[in-house]
This record gives sequence, structure tokens and C-alpha cells, in this order.
Amino acid sequence: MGRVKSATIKDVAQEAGVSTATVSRVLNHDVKVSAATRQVVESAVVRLGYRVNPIARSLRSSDTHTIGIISPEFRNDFFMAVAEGIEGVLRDEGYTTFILNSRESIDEERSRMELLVQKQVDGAIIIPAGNRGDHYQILSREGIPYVLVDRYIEGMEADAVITDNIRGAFLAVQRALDDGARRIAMISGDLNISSARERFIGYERALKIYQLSTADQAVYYGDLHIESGYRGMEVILKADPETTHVFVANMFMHLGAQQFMAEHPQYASSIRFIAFDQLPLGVPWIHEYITVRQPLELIGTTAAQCLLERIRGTNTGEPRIYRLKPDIIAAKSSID
Amino acid sequence: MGRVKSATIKDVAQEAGVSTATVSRVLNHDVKVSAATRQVVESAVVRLGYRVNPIARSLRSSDTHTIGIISPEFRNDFFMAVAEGIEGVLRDEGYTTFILNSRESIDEERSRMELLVQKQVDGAIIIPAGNRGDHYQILSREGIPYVLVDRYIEGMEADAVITDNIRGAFLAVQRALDDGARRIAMISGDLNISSARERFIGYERALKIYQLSTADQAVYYGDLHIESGYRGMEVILKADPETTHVFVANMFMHLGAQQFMAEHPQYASSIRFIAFDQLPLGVPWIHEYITVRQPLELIGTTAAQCLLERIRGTNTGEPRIYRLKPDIIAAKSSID
DNA sequence: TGCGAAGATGTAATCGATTACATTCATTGT
DNA sequence: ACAATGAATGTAATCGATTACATCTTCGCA
Repeated sequence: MGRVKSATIKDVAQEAGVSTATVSRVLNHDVKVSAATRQVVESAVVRLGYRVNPIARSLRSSDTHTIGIISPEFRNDFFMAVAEGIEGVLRDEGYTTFILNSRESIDEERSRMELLVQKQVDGAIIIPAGNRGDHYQILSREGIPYVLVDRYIEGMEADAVITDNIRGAFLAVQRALDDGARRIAMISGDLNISSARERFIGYERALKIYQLSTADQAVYYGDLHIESGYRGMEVILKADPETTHVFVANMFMHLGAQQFMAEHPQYASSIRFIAFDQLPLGVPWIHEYITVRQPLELIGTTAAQCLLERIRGTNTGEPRIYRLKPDIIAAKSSID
Repeated sequence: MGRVKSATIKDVAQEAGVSTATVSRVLNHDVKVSAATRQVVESAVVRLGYRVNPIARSLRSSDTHTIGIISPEFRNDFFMAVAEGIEGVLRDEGYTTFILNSRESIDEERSRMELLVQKQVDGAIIIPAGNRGDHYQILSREGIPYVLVDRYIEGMEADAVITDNIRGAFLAVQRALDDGARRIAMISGDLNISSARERFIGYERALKIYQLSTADQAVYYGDLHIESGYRGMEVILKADPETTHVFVANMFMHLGAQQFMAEHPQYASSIRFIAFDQLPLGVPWIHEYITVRQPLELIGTTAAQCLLERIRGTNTGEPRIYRLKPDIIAAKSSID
């Protein structure tokens, strides 16, 4: 039970009969150490079970080998998949990752950033909670590099890693049109948010190829949450009970839309959803038709690699937006 | 862009015309400072935008105000809900929380613990990846208090916070029996895992009240993953296509079981699931009947509070298992 | 008036590592 | 044979805070 005070570099130096400087050199693989002393020191290290104290090291060298992720929520498979991708890469590179929760609030996001500054992270990866970015200077002012994920913010001087939303929406809607659909309603998000806007643009472009316009289609503007998917479906079906295809802009609204369908079996057989994002693992959806699958882990690993390049200074170029290709999956409906 | 070197306590001391000791006293709300100097120092702090350097502080005081969570996966709503509860409490108490991923592997769990030791966390909350606990001495040897969540491990000298699994299973199954069911199959987990074992015991006890025995029921032993829920359903229905009630021991197996049903509509109308854990947000399940809802956030907040008491020494009693009451929800099936 | 106690502040050691600079010693070239 | 070069190691300053101890006021009370 008693806390054993762990060995310091001094203890090792004494045990090995050398100075702390030499021990430090061995530890940091400095070339200027003779093979013999290296041996002696290494065995002393093992004998004492010595481990460097990263706090002391950080104080001196002012880098922490730590990076922070800020996510708007924890209970969201999308974000956690990205986080897992990030963590995998950074761990392999010897960094510790920690995840903070901004609870979908810009104010909390700001306060989490201040925490990152305090904790002196070497870099940050942020899934923005909103579409305002003035407070990002909290990080840039301290010279902490960061990468945005999932959304980018206009006029932001930082790298961003996102899915190619325009392309994903375009391909999915085009596929439905190729299959013969001509009326495809849409449940969209707020167009001020980059991802929602781009998905709308992709939809628009696909329609244009078939000489169709969004003006001829039923478009409902939701807020990306489950309730607005439900409500959107209600509005669209009340206006036109004959609707056959609906393009839903994200997973939560898709869930809400499916929920509406499950509770209103009178429409059941006719509807087909074209949806952005896969539904949660293993969920056998009835009306799923075409799905745009974002490369979640890849988004994470790309963001991590990009950040590492900034931290190490191997990339000093202009900020860049990485647009990753989504997959289009024509799912067999569960009731086929 | 240029990193502005931030003010240190020395700068503040100079600006205020006092010694660093005095500044430190002001910062730490030491009583022995006159109101006048406090004023002067505080205004200097504001003027310079000074913030303490937690790294330097930690080096000196050897506490980091940081606690680590180790979770077997990130992409799991159960774990993340608990994590959210933990983080909320600890943040309010001025602690920073970080989450590490053990990827369901004991070896990784061990290596994450070593990281916690290195990072000198003040405490840890662990959702065990397995049911072996020898490596927990990595933490106890350093005097780092920790709390287990969701599972406990036999013979472990640590607090644990879990759902009262026996009671939850008992009440849910009893409810089905009260409704007239007499044959209730079970898809169980491995009985070496505490939560699975307890759920089985609850099931057994409820049956006993009605003079029934598990020996008369179809019990399939899965591994808590989605595939084994699917497979369990297959086995049970092949053996007895007339099965009406199935008690499923966790969410993933429940998903698998539902998936099997969706793909085999010949059984569709007759099955009712009694399940532990709610399905993912907003999923309108067809065969859901009775659900045991674990108090996820409460598990997290309880674990956090318990850990704080250990860190602060306000609780030095014997390790204790906190069993939290689950809710029983008789869900209307989506197709009623 | 003088002395002790309490209050306010300063001085300097300390936490555990890194690293610039100094020192020692051996090797090499002329 | 001796200066110059360089390799191996040591000494001590440093990172930014905390805190034991010392010092100096000030106040109260005999």
C-alpha cells in the first residue's frame, strides 16, 4: 500500500557512478556516450526500475508529448470513431491523447481550449461545436498547432480534414436518379454549417444533371438532430403522401425519419432513404436504400498525421483542407 | 503567429514589486497576505494575463489534478455515457479527465496503466477489459487510488460501481412471468464475467419464484458480442420455433438477436425480448418488450465521487461495491 | 516603555530533468 | 614531441512554481 518513492535520475547516477548528465544522455540516445558507460547506466536503470518523470522533463523542455482532442459529445459514434483513429496514430508516435468534451457549446469549447493551453499540449484536434472561430486564436496565439475535423470554419487559418460531402451527396443522389427516381425530397441541415451546405450542393448538382432543380423538390431544413428528422418526415409526407425517395443529410435525422416511419406504417412500403452516414452498428433498418459511408477512422488518422507534420515542422505550407472520399453503399433493405 | 512567451510568477512579482513567494501566496489564497498587497498582485496578474504553469506546480507539489479513465473501447455508448458522467463531476471539482483506450485487451490495459503512473495521475477509473486483475498493482504500488466500473474483479482491493445486475434481471424476468410467460429462453454471457453471472442469477431467482428452473429453459451462452446474439437466436429458434420470450443479457447480443429476427420474418410476430441495456438512441425496435435501463450517468458520477473521496482521504474505509438500481421499462413494441 | 506574539514579506532550497559550458584525456598530424 | 582536435564526462544553471525558515513590522499588554 505504501507509496514507494520512485527512483530519480540522481539515484541512477549514483548507482551507476556517473553524473546525471550522463544518465540523461544515455536516456536520450545521445551519441556522445561510450558503450561501456551506456551499459552501466542501462543496467542501473533496470535495477532501480527507473522511469523518467515526464513532468520534470516537460518543465525543462516545454514540450509535453501530449495532444488534446475537443469533441462536442462523447456519446456519438461518429466522433468516437474519429477519436479512435487519432489515438491509434498518435500513440504509435509516442504521444498521449486526451479527449475533452465541449458539450456542443462554443463557450465550453473556448474553456476547453484554455485548458489545452494551460496543459501545454503540443497540438490539438478539434471537432468544432459551432461555426464561429474567433476563439481559436487562444491556441494560435500560443503557437499551438491544431487541425479541424468534420467541419471547417470560413476564414480559419488551419488545416481541416473532412469528408468530401459534395461528392458523397452527389454520387448517392445520382445513383437514385439513375435507378429512375425523379422526385427526391431532402431533409437538410442548416446551410451555415459547412457539411450541411456541401451536402445540399451535391444534391443540387446531381439533380441538375437530370435537368431537375431543387425548386421542384420538397426540402426541409432541420438542425441535424433526431427530432428534426422525425419532423421533417412528417412535413414532407403530409405535403405529398406519394413521396418515394428522401435524401437525409445525417445519421441523427435519418434515425428520426426512420422512427417516424416505424410509427406510421401507413406509409411504410413506399419510402426509400438515401442517407449520409451509416446507422449504428448492426441496426437492421427497414427503409435504408443508399448510404454514404464516411471513412471515419481514416479521417482520424489523416488528422493525426497532418497535426504531427505541423508539430514537427515538416509541413510549413499553407493550411489545407483534406477532403476524403466517402463510399456509396447501396444497401439491401432489410425487408427485401 | 509568433509564440508569445507567457508571463511567469517572476514577472508578476516584478510587476507588483513583491517576491514570488508573496505572489504564490496570493494565488493559493493563503491567509497571510495583507489586503493591499493582494490587490496589487491581483492587478498585476490581470495586467500580464498570467496563468500558473501547472507543470511547474505539479513538479513541486507532485499532484497533477488529473485523473485517467481506461475504457475498453470508445465506440460504445455505454462506456461513453459513463465517461460523460465522470467528466462532469471531476471538471466541476477542478480536475482534468483523460480517457485512454485499452482496446479490450489486458495487455493494452496494463500499458495504459503504466502510462497513468508515468503521467502521475491523482487517481483512475477503470472499466476492466477482462476479469484478471494482477496488473492493478501497477497503480496500487504507486499509491494511486482507482475505482472499477461495470465489472468488479474477484479479490480486488478497490471500490467498484456497478448496476445491481441481479435485481435488474430479476425484476425484468419477473415482470414477464407476471404477464403470463412460462418459457423464457436466455442468451447469456460468459459466467466468468461478473455482470453476466449476476444477470444469470437474477434470471434464475425470478424463475424460482414461479417454481421454474433454468434447467427447463433454453439457455445459450454467448460472448456479449453482436454475432453471438444472432447465433443464440438461431440456436434457440431452431430448437424450439414456438419460443415466445427471450431474455438477452446485453445490448450487443440484443442487437444481434434483433438482426436475426429482421432477417427471418417467419418468426417475426411471436417473439418478445426482455433485454438488459437500452438500444442506441432513437432506434425503434420491433420486438422490444421489457428493458432494464442502467443508470449510466449515475454510474459515472458515483464512481467520480467515490474516487474523489479516496484521493482526498475523506474515505479510508474498506473497499466497497456500489450497486445502483436499474430501471425496468416495459416498452411498447413499435408494432403494437 | 519594553518585550513577546502575531502578522507580513522576503530568501533560498527544492521538485527532476536537460543542456551549455568546462574539464579531462587520448589521438593525430607535422 | 607537442599542439591541436575531438571524444567522454562532469559541473552547475535552468525551467516555474511552492514552502520552510528567516527577517522585519506592528500591536498589545504589563
